[in-house]
Amino acid sequence: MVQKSNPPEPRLPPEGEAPPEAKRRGRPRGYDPDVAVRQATATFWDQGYAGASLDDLSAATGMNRPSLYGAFGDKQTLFRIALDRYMDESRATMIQAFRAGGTLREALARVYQAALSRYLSGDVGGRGCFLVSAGLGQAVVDPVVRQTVADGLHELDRGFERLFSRAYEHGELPPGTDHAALARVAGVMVNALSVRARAGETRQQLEATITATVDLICGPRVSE
Amino acid sequence: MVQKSNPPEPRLPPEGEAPPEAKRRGRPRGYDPDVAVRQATATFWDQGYAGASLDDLSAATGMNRPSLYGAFGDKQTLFRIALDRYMDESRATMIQAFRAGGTLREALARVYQAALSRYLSGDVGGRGCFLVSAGLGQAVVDPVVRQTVADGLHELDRGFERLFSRAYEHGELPPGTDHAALARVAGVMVNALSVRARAGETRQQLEATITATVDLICGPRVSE
DNA sequence: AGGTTTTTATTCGAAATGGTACAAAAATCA
DNA sequence: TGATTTTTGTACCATTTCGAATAAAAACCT
Repeated sequence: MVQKSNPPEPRLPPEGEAPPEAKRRGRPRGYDPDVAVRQATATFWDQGYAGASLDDLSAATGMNRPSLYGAFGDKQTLFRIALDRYMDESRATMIQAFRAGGTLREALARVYQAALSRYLSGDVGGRGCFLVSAGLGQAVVDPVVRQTVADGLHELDRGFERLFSRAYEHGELPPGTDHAALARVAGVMVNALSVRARAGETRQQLEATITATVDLICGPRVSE
Repeated sequence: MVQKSNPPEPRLPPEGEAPPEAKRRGRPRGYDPDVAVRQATATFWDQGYAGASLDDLSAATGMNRPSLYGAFGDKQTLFRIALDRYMDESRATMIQAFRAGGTLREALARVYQAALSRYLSGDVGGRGCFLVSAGLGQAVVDPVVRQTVADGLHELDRGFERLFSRAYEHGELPPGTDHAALARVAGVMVNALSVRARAGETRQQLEATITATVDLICGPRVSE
């Protein structure tokens, strides 16, 4: 019987989480799966799914195509892995920014700055948010990606909702304020930063936009 | 000497602007260049530059590949044409929305609604803004596209600047308001709508976001 | 050392892709 | 009608692309 040969199960962490230095059996890998995914992610990030050929990915990771396939499965699977990993990283830093306390103004600025420095990373200029720059393109074609991206945005929105809800309860917003509406505006603004970063705006411009947004939401900073 | 055979000059309007029914010489075209570009635009819009194959474009326009090439030049040229045409159309409706008068609140709502209905058009669900959804991907690779997209965003920003500047002068904003900062926030919010539309949010959700934004900028609507 | 296991490197192949050559088709002009 | 002009349709070509088959390489185990 002819096997249909589905994309192999990617098995990223050979075991555990920390350095699994437990003597692996065969020939040792010539690459670090973690950095390889990171490099593949960068390639997709810059060039998009369709724009990134397997040769591009191969060059970026230093792995040849059979190794790529063996390690991560086909291109679609690799993209999903890249997306998941991006989300994990992004979630981690965002949660930190949300939770670090301080005034609403401080928290907002922290969150925007965290997003921005991610969006401006990379050596081809601003890349924006992976979800937006690469994810939304592939979402049209891959339902898994579509769902993951939607979840990611929703998660972000929830973060802002909680932030504004707490701020409201702590009296940081005038009584009667529609804090849910404020949270929505604050949340989508992150996506706007992604677009503008990708469009080549400078950090200065983007930070001015952040300041303007924060001032609009929290009221302009009063000096002394 | 071997000719390098550059992409042919696309000659869209055979002459004039209105129906150029001036008896063309050879076999008549089997397509309308204007709707063909529109269909090609839709394909790029949904699938991006790299994701749209010439076969896709051929199917969408009903033209076979040689006709496509003869009429518009190579794929890159066709994309630039699609981008230019999108900008022209978009500019036209946006200028209308900006100029139609009324209060700042009304003008803002009109502009956002105009953008939104464009972003939600199409049969694959929300497509967002062509500049953002397709343009920014190709901008990495094609400097002409990069410049055009940057110009488009800048033009949008200018529209908001003028709107807010006028509103300020007419006393629609509290004295001392940093109307330039407000204009920047209002402008990038259009891009946020594009992202969220593409991510599959419903018209209701997006309109709620618009309302929240307008209320934040103009102050909540006072009933009677 | 010999066997086992896993990864790497070379190579291949089928399909898709962007682009083109060329003749047939469909109109006008003389 | 026949010549001319322009567009269309078929077929073709070179390259790229994704994926896989296969054997060599590099480690461990006994």
